[in-house]
Amino acid sequence: MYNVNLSSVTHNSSTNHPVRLPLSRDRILQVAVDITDKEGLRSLTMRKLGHDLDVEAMALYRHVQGKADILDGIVDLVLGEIDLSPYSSSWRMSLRASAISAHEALLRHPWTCGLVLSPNLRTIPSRMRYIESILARLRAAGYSPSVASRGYHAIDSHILGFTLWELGHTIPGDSSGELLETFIRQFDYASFPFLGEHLLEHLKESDPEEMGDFEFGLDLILDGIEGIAVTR
Amino acid sequence: MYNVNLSSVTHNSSTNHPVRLPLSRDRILQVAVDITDKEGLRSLTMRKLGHDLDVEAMALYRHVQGKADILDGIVDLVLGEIDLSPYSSSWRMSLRASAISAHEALLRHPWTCGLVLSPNLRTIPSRMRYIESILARLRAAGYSPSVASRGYHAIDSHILGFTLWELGHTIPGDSSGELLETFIRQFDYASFPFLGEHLLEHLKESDPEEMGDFEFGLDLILDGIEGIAVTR
DNA sequence: CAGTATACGTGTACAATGTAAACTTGTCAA
DNA sequence: TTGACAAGTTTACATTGTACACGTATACTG
Repeated sequence: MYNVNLSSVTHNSSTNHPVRLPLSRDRILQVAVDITDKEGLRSLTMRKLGHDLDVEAMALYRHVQGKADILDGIVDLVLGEIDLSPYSSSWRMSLRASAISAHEALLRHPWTCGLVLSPNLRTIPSRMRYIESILARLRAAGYSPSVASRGYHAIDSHILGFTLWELGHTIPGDSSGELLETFIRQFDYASFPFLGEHLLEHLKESDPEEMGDFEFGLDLILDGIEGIAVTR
Repeated sequence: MYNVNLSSVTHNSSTNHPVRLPLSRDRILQVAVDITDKEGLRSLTMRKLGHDLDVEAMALYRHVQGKADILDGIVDLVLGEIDLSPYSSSWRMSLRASAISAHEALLRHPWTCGLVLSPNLRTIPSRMRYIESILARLRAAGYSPSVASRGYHAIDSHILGFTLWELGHTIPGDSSGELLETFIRQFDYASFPFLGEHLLEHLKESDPEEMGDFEFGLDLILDGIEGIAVTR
C-alpha cells in the first residue's frame, strides 16, 4: 500500500533507520504547486523545491525533464481541477458553470494564468481536454465550426483576461490589503476621476444578491452567442 | 537640436574623435523595445542592452532604476501607441476603434500582454490614461459607474485575453511556420476532434470581407453593453 | 548467499543573470 | 590649475538552472 504521508520521511521498522518517501513526478509537482501557491512563482526554484522534498535539487532531474517541465506540470494539475461536466440541461448553463469553475481554479492558483499563456506550443493535456470540451458543447448545440471557434475564443479570452485583471490588482502576500490601502490613499483622483470612481466601485462591498463582475461579462458573451442562429 | 541618429556613435568634427551619443532613459527604452521585439523578452538582459548601446551594463543604472524599471518603461511605450481618440460619432464606434488599436499595438509587441498583467500595483502612466479613457467614454454615454466599470472589464479582458491566446499559438522566431506545421501534422486528431477542427479553422485563409475573430468577440461584448439601459 | 546491475540521490562545478561598490575619466567652472 | 561632478568601467558577488561524475541502497540473478 502506498504511503501518502505528506512528510517526506517515514520509518522502516525492520531496519530501524529512516527511509525517505521515494521521489516521484507526482510528488514533485504537488509540492511545486504548494510552494507556488504559498510563496509565489518567483520562489519556485529547483533548490527550494529540493529542500522541501528533503533532497538536493539535482535529484529532481531523475523524475522531471527540467524546470520547464515542472511548470507545464503544475499548470496541468491546476487546469485538471476545472469541472468540465457540470450537469445541466442547456449548453449555456453548462458552459457557464465550466467557465465559473475555471475562474475559481485560476483564482485558487493565481500564478496559473501567466503560465498558461506564455507563448509556445506545449501541449498541456488538461488544457487540451478543456478546450475540446468547450468546443464540443458548442458544436453539439448546433453551431458551425466557425462560430464554435469564435465563441470558444470569446469565452476563454474572458476567463483568462478577466482573471488576470483581477489578479493584477492583488498583491501577493498582502492579504490584509495594507499596501492596497496606501495605494488608494495616494491615488491621483484629480487626474483620473473615472479610474478613481472605478477603484471605489471595486472596494464597495458587493451585494451578495448581485452578480459578480466575472459573471456579468460572461453573460454578455453567452447572450451574444445565443443570439446567433444555429445551423441545423 | 537633438541627434536622433539610431547609431550610438557620431562624429564630433571639431575634435575629430568619435563621441558617443549620450545615454538617456528614452534611448535605453527604445533600444529595449527593439531587442524585445526582435529577440524576445528572454533576450532582454542588462548586458545585451548595454552591448547594443555600446556601453557596459552597469552604465544603464545611471539612467534607470533597474531591470524592473525598464520593463515598466517599455510597457509604457507600447501602451502609449494606442490611439485613444479616434474620431467617431458614437461611443460604440469610438471604443471599438480604440480596442482594435490596442489589439494591434499588442500584436506589434507580443511580449507586452504578459508584462501588463504581472501582478503588482505599479502605475504605468499610459495604462492609466488608457483605462481612464475607456471609462470616461462609457460614463459620457450615460452608463452608471457600476455598468461602466463592468463594461470596461469585459472589453479589456477580451483585448488582453484574446491577444494572449493569439500569441500563445505563435512561436517566436518561427515566422515561416515550420514548427507550427510539424505541430499540426503530429496533432492527435482522434483524441481531440473538435480541437482539430478548431486548428484547421485557424489555418484557413480568412475571407478578407469577413470580420476577424477579435472583432467578433468584441462586438459580442459591445452588443451586450448597448443592450443595457443608460441611466439618464 | 554472493555478485552485480540499476535506479536514485549527492557533490561539485559552471555559465548566465541582476546589481552593489569602488574606481576612472572627460568636462567645465572658479 | 584645481577640483568637483557626472558618466562609464571594473570587479565582484549572490542567485539561478543544470551538466557531469560519483556514490550507494535496493532488487535481481546464479
